[in-house]
Amino acid sequence: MAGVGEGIPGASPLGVRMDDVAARAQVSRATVSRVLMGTVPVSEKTRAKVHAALRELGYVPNMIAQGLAGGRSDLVGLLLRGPSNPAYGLLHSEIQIQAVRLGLQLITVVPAPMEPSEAEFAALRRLLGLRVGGLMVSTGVIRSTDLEPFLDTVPVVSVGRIEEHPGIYGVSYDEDTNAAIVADRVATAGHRAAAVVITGSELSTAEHRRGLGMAAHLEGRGVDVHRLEASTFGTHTDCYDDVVALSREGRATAALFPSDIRALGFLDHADAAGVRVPEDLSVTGFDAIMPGLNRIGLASLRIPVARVAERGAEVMKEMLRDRESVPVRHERFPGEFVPGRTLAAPR
Amino acid sequence: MAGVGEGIPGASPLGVRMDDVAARAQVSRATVSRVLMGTVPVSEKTRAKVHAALRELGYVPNMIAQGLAGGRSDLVGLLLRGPSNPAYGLLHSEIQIQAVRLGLQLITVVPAPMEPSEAEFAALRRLLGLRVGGLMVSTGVIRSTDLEPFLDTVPVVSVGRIEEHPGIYGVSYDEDTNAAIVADRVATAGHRAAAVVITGSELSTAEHRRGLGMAAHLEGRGVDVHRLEASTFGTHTDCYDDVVALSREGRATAALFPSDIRALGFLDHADAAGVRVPEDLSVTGFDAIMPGLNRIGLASLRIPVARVAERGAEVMKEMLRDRESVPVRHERFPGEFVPGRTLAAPR
DNA sequence: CTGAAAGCGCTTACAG
DNA sequence: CTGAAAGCGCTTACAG
Repeated sequence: MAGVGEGIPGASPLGVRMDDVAARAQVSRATVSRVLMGTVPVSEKTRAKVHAALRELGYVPNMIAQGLAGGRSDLVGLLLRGPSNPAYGLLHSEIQIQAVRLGLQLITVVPAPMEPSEAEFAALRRLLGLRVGGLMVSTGVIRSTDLEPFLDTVPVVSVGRIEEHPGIYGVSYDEDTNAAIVADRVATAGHRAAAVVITGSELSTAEHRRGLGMAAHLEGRGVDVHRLEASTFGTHTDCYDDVVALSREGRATAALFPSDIRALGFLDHADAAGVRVPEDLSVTGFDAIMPGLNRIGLASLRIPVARVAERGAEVMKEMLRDRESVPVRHERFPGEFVPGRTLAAPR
Repeated sequence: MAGVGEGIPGASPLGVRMDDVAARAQVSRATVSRVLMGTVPVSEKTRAKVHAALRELGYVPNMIAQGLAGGRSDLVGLLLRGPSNPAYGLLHSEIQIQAVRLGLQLITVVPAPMEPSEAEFAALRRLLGLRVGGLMVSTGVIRSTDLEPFLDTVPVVSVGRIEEHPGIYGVSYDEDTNAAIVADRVATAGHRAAAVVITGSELSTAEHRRGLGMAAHLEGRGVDVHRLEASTFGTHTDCYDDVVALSREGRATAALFPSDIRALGFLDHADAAGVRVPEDLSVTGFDAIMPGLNRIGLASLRIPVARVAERGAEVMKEMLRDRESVPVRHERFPGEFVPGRTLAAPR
């Protein structure tokens, strides 16, 4: 009655094989396959019979068998990073949206958040084991050299992560320019001494680079910079105390964080410690993708998530069509500064 | 030199088959398979030879072939909903984390955000086509009846969505209790007339239910309720104007939104319209999972995302081990109220 | 403990 | 336009 799976009472559609469909339609298995593939002309009459059988049995093609027989799947594997930063969640979503728009069949794998590079490698093998037709990598920690052995078999594009490998197409944020933009704003606001939080590169290459970039650029503008190493991923308090101390000692009038999450955590910490923002200390974040940021008033740098996701999916699609026609490049998209009341002139 | 793929110069590890490994180790293919599976005892000496060959050739097992031959994969399919609401992004992440912790191999598919139920059904077929060993459904829109034909073949647990189907295990938020909690707070604060935004059920069953629940509960406490239908998903302005109007006319002193996203959008709208929160109008949200919410001061209801994700993964794991031992239940976890300055007594 | 062989459910030349 | 048959890369009884 339901319109699905009514052909074989009690049997799940998942148990129906192509042979069952063929028998029902009174044609050969090859013909059913051809109707499904749509690559070879099939007579109208036959096709109708097959479609009827398909519907009656509620047939769900076994993609596993299709993949084995067909040699290669049209699935695109997407290797994502963990959930620590909302910016990745958004990128993830955007990539999915763009992929669907372009007709790519996406299969996603997210490594465990702990033991980063280990888990990512395992996730990579899982995807490769599925013999995906293409691979999009959007996680910051895995080494490009881990991808190397697979480059001549499967097209790889890394999205939203800093890619420097000459054999891997990269579409990402222009972290250097972005860092420079933030640094310029801070310097222009009149700050002459600033604390810059630099995330360890093993935790996030993007954040690491942002930190380095902001520090270097500030110094280029003659600002006195204190670099603070952030060891744990996500929110944490260790270097928050250092920032507070620098502020109290008058050795920093601004604190630059490599992500909004870290900056938000600090704002709470500052409240508790009695440090006023921006009167005592200006604060900037990075990412600017979370809803409600405007209400918090955090000055930040908005990364072009949608643009990067879109371009990444486009490149993947092109490579799938004709690998050779796509020379490897490293594209970088700059973001835009988002003003906020947490950044003001030093008093 | 690299330690990977050095065995066959120029050949990708993805081109290496089990037969290649067997030849190199001078054993049969069956033996290599046994070493890999680890289910049958293999002599220490043989195992060593196989492992050496495995490493030298950089062999990556073809999971497609494994799946076909083995009959069933140990992959668990996760069907997610689109990105419109950050609460789902977090749930998604948490499920992944818990799944990894329990040793489940997760494969995720996200339907296109447009044409909801259609896209979700396609995504479902993609997962089923992969013949996953289990299915976790975390998207609000797909009909349980669409899942029905597959229930006796593959265990299904729906996570974070309202599940009422007697054949599908459900682990979700206790939306009714949560709605009651929010309504109680609003009523207790002294409000006697409130606007409740109710999302269309075709957009989000969860939000729909929250809205209905809040409205009913308020009325139960004698509050005069104005129900406003929200038609588009995510942020939108149509019913915002209605809320503003109700406030100005003195017909509502509080507005209850079924998600923080909607509430945040309204706060901006209220600012622009000159409606003061909470002086003119109290506002509440729902979800309370985004970072920085405390700084915004939005009163909301925190849903127990981690707990639901954990429990969902646990149930899946149990069902995978022994389907029969797990009687279908519908578990619901209540959340907790998060106070904020947007909720105050009516003036 | 190990090997030869059948079979998983498809696709795709190869013949008609 | 259609069918019979080989083969995709594995796992797993079935015999030793």
